[in-house]
Amino acid sequence: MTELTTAPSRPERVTRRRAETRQRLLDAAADVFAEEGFGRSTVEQVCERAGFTRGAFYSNFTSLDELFLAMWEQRSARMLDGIRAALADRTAAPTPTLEATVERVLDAIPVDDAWYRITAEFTAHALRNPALTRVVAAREEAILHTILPIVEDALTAAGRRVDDREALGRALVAIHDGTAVQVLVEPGNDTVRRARARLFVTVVNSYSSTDTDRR
Amino acid sequence: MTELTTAPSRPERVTRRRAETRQRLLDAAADVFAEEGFGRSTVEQVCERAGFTRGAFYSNFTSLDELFLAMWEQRSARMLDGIRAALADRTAAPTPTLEATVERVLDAIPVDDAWYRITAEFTAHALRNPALTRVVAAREEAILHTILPIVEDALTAAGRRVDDREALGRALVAIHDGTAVQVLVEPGNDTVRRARARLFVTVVNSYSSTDTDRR
DNA sequence: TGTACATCAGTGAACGCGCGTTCACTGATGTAC
DNA sequence: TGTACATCAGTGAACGCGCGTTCACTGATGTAC
Repeated sequence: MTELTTAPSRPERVTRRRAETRQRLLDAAADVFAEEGFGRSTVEQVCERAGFTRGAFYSNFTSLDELFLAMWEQRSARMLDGIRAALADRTAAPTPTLEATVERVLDAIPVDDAWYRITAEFTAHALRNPALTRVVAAREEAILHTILPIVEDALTAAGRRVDDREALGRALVAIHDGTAVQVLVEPGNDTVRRARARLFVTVVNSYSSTDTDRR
Repeated sequence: MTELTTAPSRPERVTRRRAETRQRLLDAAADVFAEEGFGRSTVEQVCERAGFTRGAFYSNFTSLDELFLAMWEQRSARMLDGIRAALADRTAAPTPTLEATVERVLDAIPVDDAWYRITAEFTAHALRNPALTRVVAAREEAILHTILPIVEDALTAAGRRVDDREALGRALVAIHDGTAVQVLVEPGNDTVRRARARLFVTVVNSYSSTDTDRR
């Protein structure tokens, strides 16, 4: 997210154009990678899409790998912000049912074809490199920290309590990843979407107990 | 699996060498794709790995895409056979617990780094092409048909019954896919493996009911 | 606010390599008798 | 079983294109006065 360069007292000189160019390259990369696949994408394609010559690319990045990582981190962060924003508004219902909360969370998480392709390839790519693997793991954790509190609130309102936060967290992420593919593979199929919600509710219930259970 | 050519009365002439060459190319492709990623792999790399010149490739396949599909189908089928074989031997215990059955099924399903990368990229790739998307969907269904009977047997032995086979099937596939990544991202972590088994058991239980429930 | 100057960001041409793709050819593999 | 012949499978050289990467350059953007 933040740049890793040593921070000067004032922002560096001639920064506006640079930032715009960089951003246009990042956006072009997302499009091209989604369409062609990361491995099939070329510096030339990304630059053409962004409306630059290849020199501009080398003035901003050292390799496609670096661009891929930067783009993925930016988009991931943006997606998380979106989810947070969508979930921040808790005025929806005073004591929502668990079902309603799950629906709300699922609506806030976009299941998007292009982004799925990018993330799937990034994960596969990351598994070849320990540093990148940690980046993926950290992102999963961040997703958890965003979603868990909301789910816990809903459980509390329903008089239930989470037994093992970590286990529930892992389970939710796994279910999200696994069902997202299914939704994409059968786009029109509403049964799949409903099965997804049901699975979430089931697991949240199984990984929590009523206060009376605990006596 | 089976060739789509019109079947001649006898097998075609000079078939032995051809089949071996083809197989060596398929095996080399699996290695190279796993190491480099599908998109980054070249005809040259695959041929070098297999010990052939590029001409041999064009004598057997028309494109890397075709080779990728053929390799993926062969490996998928082989993996399914392996699972079937491992599960066929039901002498293990007369009335196994559900937990034991889940453990057995999970042990039979290899969670393998290289294969995960290949499948993740294939799925991403397939989502760009309706025909390939159907191939992926069909494979998921085949996995289901292999696993569900075993799970149902164990449930029956435990005096339980599946309410909705399709829903349970989808849930199991989703959980498998989702947790497989987690196992790979944190290879040493045994908590992850156990969480995986627990999630399976939980879901199987939630999607079935005891015979007394039904009265 | 205006001008002269310094520095930076992106241009576009150039180079060369790796690889996809083709094809005439040779040695391997099968068939017929 | 052996030999002559036909066909097939893989070889290896050749061609050319696309692209990665570099770099001298120019016009854009900022600074100083």
